[in-house]
Amino acid sequence: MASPNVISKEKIMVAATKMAQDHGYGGLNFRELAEAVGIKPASIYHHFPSKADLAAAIATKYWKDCATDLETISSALDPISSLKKYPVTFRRSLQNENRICLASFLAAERTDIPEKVLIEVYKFADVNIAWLSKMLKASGSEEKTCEPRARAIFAAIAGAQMIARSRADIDIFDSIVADYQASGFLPS
Amino acid sequence: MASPNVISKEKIMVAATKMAQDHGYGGLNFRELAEAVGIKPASIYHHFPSKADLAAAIATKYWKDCATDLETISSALDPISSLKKYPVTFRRSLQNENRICLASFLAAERTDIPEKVLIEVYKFADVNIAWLSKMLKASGSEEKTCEPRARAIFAAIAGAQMIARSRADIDIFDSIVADYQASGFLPS
DNA sequence: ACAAGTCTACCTAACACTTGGTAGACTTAG
DNA sequence: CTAAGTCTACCAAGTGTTAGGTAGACTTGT
Repeated sequence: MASPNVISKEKIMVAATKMAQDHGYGGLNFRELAEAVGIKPASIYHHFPSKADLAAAIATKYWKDCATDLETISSALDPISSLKKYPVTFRRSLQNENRICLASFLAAERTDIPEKVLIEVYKFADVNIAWLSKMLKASGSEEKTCEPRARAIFAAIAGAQMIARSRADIDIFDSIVADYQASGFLPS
Repeated sequence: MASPNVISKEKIMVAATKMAQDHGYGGLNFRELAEAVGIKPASIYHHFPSKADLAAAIATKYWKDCATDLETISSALDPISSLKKYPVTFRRSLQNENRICLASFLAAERTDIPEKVLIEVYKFADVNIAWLSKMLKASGSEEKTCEPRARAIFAAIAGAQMIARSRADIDIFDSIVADYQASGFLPS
């Protein structure tokens, strides 16, 4: 049996993730995607049975990669330092050609996205909130307040990323995060 | 001169605003819009020269209505009470069939939206931040911190709205806002 | 007063184009 | 040879938009 070519499949996923972070599910189209990868649109169907499946696949990889990143942070640093570093994961998307996280597009497109994609993008939020909650608890917060606070931090950082992206200005993200810290909402 | 029928034009704008808040600029299409209004797609061109112009028109009305709402609040209440009431304006969109503010879609679709629409949606953010800044200053905050804090509050509330919408659960919005208040980030 | 002209508001029908998706043939490496 | 991987060549459905026409209400000159 011929060894499967994993290169194209991966190239498709990388390019599709970028496109989805820049234009959303609706803006993700096979012609531009194929061009970015260097193949013809029809060839994508050899690797993914449908657009929905492709999107679900990149969404899955997305939250799994995120989980790994967060684990890397919290296994190297104490809880408070980890929390301080949390905004960096969102900052990276902006640095990477002003893109935003898939979860933000979810809010915008939720009524127009296939369910199997929606489910995977939910998990991104779940992973983030669970990690934040764990860090808060480990840093001595009252157990009851951890999950609500985690959700609030997630919302606030996602909002900051959104506003910064809308102006294509990463300084706005930094400024907002700095204010969250100055107000004591985030540890500084 | 025959008196212009302002009813259809207004019906188009109301329906288009709802559609844009639910599906974004890309998801706003003339067939569904015309059906919602009760006319044929081509007839929309009698009132608006293009989709971009229609979108710009509703975006303009959007930030002007918002400015009026905020003025109503701050002229009836003291600055601190006004700030406390601020989240309500965002809550209304969620109550209205889980829609979000146009500015949030802007972040998602910014690279795919006509410039004339983009400009108008920017003004929505400007109006909000200017009002928040004014309230903060009037309530005794240091002048230098007002605008950064105003932007942070705007981002945080928009983020809360986004996360709540993604789950179609208005309780999440309330919970996040409550946490912003509990942490002292928002006045309570 | 009344016909001629003008304007509003909408229609039907088609336009050029883009979308996701399919069928089947070709190429190439093991 | 065989299967993976890619191709060419389509298609049906949907997009914003345009052209040209119609019914009826208003305005105007005589």
